[in-house]
Amino acid sequence: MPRSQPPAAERDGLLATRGERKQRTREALLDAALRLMAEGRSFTSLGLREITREAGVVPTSFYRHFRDLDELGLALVDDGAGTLRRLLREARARGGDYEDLLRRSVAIYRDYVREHRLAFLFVASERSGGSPLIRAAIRTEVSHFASELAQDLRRLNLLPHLSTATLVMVCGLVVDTMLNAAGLLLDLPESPSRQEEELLETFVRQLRLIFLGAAAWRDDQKRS
Amino acid sequence: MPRSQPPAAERDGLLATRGERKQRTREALLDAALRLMAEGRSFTSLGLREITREAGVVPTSFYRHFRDLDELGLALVDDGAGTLRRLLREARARGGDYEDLLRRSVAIYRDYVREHRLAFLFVASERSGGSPLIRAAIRTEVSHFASELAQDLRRLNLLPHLSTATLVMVCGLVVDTMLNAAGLLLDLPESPSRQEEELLETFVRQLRLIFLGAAAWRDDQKRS
DNA sequence: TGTACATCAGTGAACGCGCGTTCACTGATGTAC
DNA sequence: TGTACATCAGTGAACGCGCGTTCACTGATGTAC
Repeated sequence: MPRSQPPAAERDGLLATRGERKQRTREALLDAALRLMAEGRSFTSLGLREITREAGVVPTSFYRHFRDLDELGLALVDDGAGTLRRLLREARARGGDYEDLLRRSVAIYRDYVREHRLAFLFVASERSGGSPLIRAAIRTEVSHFASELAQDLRRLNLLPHLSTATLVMVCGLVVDTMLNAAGLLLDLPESPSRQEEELLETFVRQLRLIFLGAAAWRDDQKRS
Repeated sequence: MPRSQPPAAERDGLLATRGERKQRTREALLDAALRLMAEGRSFTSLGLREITREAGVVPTSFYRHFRDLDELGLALVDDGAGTLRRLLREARARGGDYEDLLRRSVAIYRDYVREHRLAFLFVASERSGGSPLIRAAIRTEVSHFASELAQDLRRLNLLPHLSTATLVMVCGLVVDTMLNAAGLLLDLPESPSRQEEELLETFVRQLRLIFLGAAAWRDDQKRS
C-alpha cells in the first residue's frame, strides 16, 4: 500500500471537517423545510421547531445557520434558482435535432421537474405565495431565467425577427406557462398517468400557440 | 305619515333579524381572513384566534360559522369565484366597439382588480399555494371561468376557426396570464405608477401574442 | 509528533405566550298559543 | 296583543400544548507552538 487511504468513516462522511458537518446540517434544515412543504403547507406556515425536528437537530441549533425563517427562505430561493439554471444548461446540451423540438423539450422538462420535485414545488408555490420578501426574490430569479432563455433562443437563431424586448416578453410568458405546468404536474401522483398525459398535451399546445404567435409577431405593428 | 317606517336603527343595520346578524358576523370573519392575508401571509399560516380577533368576536364564535379553517377557506374560494364571474359579466356589458378591444379589456381588468383587491389577492396567491384542498377548489373555479370565457368568444364569433377544445386551451392560457398579471399588480402600490404602466404594457403584449397565435392556429396541423 | 488552549456546532432547561378546543353560560330574538 | 317558552349567536374561563428565543453548557475539532 503505497499511500494511506482516508479512513472509511471519512469517505462515507461519518467523519468530516467541522465545516463539512456544519454544511450538512444546513442542508438538512433546507431539506426539512422543503419536505414539510411537500405535505401541503406554505412556507409562511412553517415553524422553526418543526423544521429542526424534521431535520433531527435541537431547535437552538437553527440559529447557528440562519438568523430567522426569512433567511432560510431566501436560501431556498437561491437553491431553486440554481436548479432552474441547471435546467437550461441540461436542455441546451440536448440541442441538435430540431424535429419535434417542442415536444422533446417538454419531455425533458417533465423529467427534470420529477427529478427536482421539491425545488419546483417551492418555486411554483411561493412565486405568488405569502411572504413578500421571498416572492420578490423568486420573481427576480425567474425573470433572470427568462432573460437567459431569450439569449438561448437568440443563439439558436430562433425568432430572429423579434426585438430583444419582445423576445424577453415572449420568454416571460413561456416561463410563466412552464411554472404553471410544474405546479399542476406536482399535484399528480408521481407515476405516469392519463391525467399527466393530458396535462402535458395541453402544455405542448400552449407553448406551440405562443411560438406561433411569436412567429406572426411584427415589432412595428400598431404600437402596443 | 301613512305607513310606519322601519326604525332607523334597523335601516342602518344596527338592528336586524338574528339571521342577518349571523350573516354579518360570517362576512366579518371572511373579510378578516382576507385582510390578514393582505399583510403578506398565506392562508395556511392564519390562526383561528387571529381571525376572530381581527373580526372583533370571541374565538369560540368561529364554530357557529365554520367547522374549521378549511371550511372558511372554501367559503373564500366561493366568494372569489363569484367575483371572477361578475368580471366576465361586466366586461361583456361593455362590448360593442372592437377598436382596441384588447387594450380596453385590460383597462377594465385593471380597474376590476383594484376594486376587488382582496379577492384577487386570495385567488392569485392560493391558486398554487399551501392547502391542497383550497388549491384544487380554486383550480376548478378557474377552469370554469376559462370555459365561460371560451363561450363568450364563440358568441362574439371571434376565432371561429378553432375547435372548442382548442378555444378552451387558449382561454386557459389567457386566464393564467390574467391571474399572473393580477398577482404582479397587487404587489405594486395602489396608485398608478410608471411600473404599473410597464406591467400593463407587457400584459397587453402577452395577450396580443396569444391571440396572434390563436389566429394562426390550425387544428388540423401536425397532431399536437 | 505531542501538548495546551481556542473555537464553535450542537445541547438541554427554562421563559412567557398564543394557540385550538371544551364547556357551561347569557340574554336577545323568534315562535306558539 | 300579550305571555311563556325555545332557540341559538356570542361569551368567558379553562385546558394542555407547542411555539420562538435566551442562556449557560459540553465536548469534539481545529490551531499554535
